[in-house]
Amino acid sequence: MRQKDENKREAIYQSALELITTEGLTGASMAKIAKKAHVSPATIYIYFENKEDMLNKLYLMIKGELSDYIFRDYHNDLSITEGMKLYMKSLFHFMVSHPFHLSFHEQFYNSPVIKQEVKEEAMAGYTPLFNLYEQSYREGLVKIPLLELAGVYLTSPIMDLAKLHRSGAIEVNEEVLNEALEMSLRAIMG
Amino acid sequence: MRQKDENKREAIYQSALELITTEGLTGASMAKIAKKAHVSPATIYIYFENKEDMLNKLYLMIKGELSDYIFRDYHNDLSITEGMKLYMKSLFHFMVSHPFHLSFHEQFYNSPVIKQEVKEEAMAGYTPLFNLYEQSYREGLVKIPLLELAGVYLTSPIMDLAKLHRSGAIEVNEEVLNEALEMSLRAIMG
Amino acid sequence: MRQKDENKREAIYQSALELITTEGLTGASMAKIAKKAHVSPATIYIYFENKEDMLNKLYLMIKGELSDYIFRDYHNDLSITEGMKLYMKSLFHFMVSHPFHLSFHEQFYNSPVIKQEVKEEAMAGYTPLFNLYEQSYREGLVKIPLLELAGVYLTSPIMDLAKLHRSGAIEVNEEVLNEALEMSLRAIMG
Amino acid sequence: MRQKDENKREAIYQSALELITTEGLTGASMAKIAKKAHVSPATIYIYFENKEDMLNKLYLMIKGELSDYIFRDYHNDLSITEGMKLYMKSLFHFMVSHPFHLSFHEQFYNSPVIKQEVKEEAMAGYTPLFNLYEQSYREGLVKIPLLELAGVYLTSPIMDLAKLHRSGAIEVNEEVLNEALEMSLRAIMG
DNA sequence: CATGAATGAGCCTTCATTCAT
DNA sequence: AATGAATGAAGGCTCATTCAT
Repeated sequence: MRQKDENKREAIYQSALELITTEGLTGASMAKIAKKAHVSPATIYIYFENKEDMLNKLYLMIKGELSDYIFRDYHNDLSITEGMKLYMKSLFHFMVSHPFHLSFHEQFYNSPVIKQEVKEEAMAGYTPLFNLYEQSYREGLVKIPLLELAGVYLTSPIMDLAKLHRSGAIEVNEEVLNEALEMSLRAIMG
Repeated sequence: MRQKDENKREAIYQSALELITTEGLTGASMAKIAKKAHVSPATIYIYFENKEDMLNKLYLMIKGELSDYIFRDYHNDLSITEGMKLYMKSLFHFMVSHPFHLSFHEQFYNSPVIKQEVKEEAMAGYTPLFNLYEQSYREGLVKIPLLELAGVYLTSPIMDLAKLHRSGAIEVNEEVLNEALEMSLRAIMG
Repeated sequence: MRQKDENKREAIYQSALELITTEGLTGASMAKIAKKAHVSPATIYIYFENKEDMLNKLYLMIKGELSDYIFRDYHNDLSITEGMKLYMKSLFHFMVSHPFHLSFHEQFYNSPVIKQEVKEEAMAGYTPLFNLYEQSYREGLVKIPLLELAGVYLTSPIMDLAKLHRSGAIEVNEEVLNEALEMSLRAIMG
Repeated sequence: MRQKDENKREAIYQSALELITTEGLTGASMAKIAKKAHVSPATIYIYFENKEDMLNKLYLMIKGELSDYIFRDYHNDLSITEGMKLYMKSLFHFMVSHPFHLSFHEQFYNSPVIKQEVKEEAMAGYTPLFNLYEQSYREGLVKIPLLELAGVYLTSPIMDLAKLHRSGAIEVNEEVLNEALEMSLRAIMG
């Protein structure tokens, strides 16, 4: 018996990702994904239960790639300031250098297609950062007690800047990005 | 000759809005929208050219309602601080009290379905605020020269807080909201 | 009470005729016909019972115009040879100078849309010619007893030549036409 | 993997053919054709690109069956007289014994649905006859130099006689048919 | 495991026709 | 008489999924 071919799974992921970002969810039919991946439609159902399952797993994979990227240079000796800056910088550079991931993220972050539990599972990768933040709050280094509120100011503006950069509306160079980092830090640290 | 019935147009808008937010764009078929609006599918095509046209006009209407709401209490004597606070507060309360609009906005803000020109048309409602900001920058009252960057810190966190509130992840009461307003002001005003 | 406006009926006929010939029966919807005639779809139903009725009456009108044209120069002193030549020449020139009528005729001559009784009614205009032929047969001037068989050789080749001429496949000038007339006469008169 | 089932393709052809002849092009919807062929509408699109493609291929198939039939008994030793008679007789008998083909032919011979290139491709089957005719003209055996003109007198009257026979307007028995053959030969050979 | 064939349900849109003014 | 609004049915076609090899 042959084994499941990870190249095929990967080709399906990649084809789905590209089609969704170029043609939107509506234009990404299973038939088109299959054709782009040089695979039969039926083959997709060997690797995934159905379309919803495929999209959720794709979401998880992309979120995993993102957290891998962010934690590449992370280590436990980072100060809270360094940690937050590293997070924001990595998030921005990842999104700018992975336009498909950015598009996918914006289409699915609020989509009813992605199940709640999957979103939560994707959050698990960020535990070290959460721990660092809460430790820092107890030490009085940051001003905002509510983790989620701080998280919003670390994430939302960065994502939106990446989108603005991609669309060409403004050029977010290192200078602008650094200004944004300072703004977020100001917001959170007082 | 019968007159066009504006109640019908309104019913179509409302049905589309609700279906999109509950079932996503994919699930909001013209047939379902028609049925929910107690109207024939063919009738939709009297009011709109096609589905894309309907969605764009719906987008425009919703954006209009939002800017109407935001500028309800706006007047030209507001200070920049007051102006920014009013904008953020109105944005938050509108979104929290109009859950369909919030869902619609998050599904379409980055969707390729909405045409660029329509997005730009929707921005036109905010000119007074833009002018106030740029005037304030020239007077040294705000720190960030880039209007778009300031706009990001005024908008993105508020939208995301509204989503977090709706989802139940955190309860964004007046206290939390006020804290967020201060965070944004700190970010922008230094 | 207003009277039915013959200009409107005429405009409807003309629009239907043109649409059918340019876009085929499938493309000639009542809505398109109405728009082209600068009339409401509902107005068409004042002048005609339904689409089928309209098409049948259009068929009758066109056939009438054709027989009017053919019998313009007809008179009772014509010899059988002259009569047949006049018929064929008129048929050819009418079709070549009325391309819409030609197209319409070829689409509807064998269509199940046109009712049998209507086709028969349209034949009534040709009685003088039929009488002349049968009289001539009794006098031994023509060889073929079967009127329908003679009719076929007078009509089918001429219609097909008109189509070939219109399509540009061959140029049917007076010389070629005259040769065709002789061929038909040879066939019929021996 | 399943193989394409040629019985299905054949069933689709047959159903389309019958529906078109009984209900006309307008009445022959893809859904009706599918149902008559005991096949899903989607299946038709496995065998054909779209409706237009299906009709063109059906046209080609029918024209092929016709030329196969006509050239069944054809051989290179036939005289021009024999060749023309064989052609006309075969054409007539094929049409009379294949009423669906006759109906289809008359509806599509002049239809804009059939593409020019397809019509030309269908003509290719008759080359031997064309060659024979032109050879005979050079030998002085036939009087008409224009191949298309001769072709018209060999084809149009026969087709129309088949239609008259089918409709019951006249009974075209062997005697009548033979008379027609003589008429066409007289027309062409002088 | 892998496939192309096959499918019923559903897609968006337009149809011929009628309604209400 | 004339109209634009309104409609249920149907149009061609594609969908996510399963079948049979």
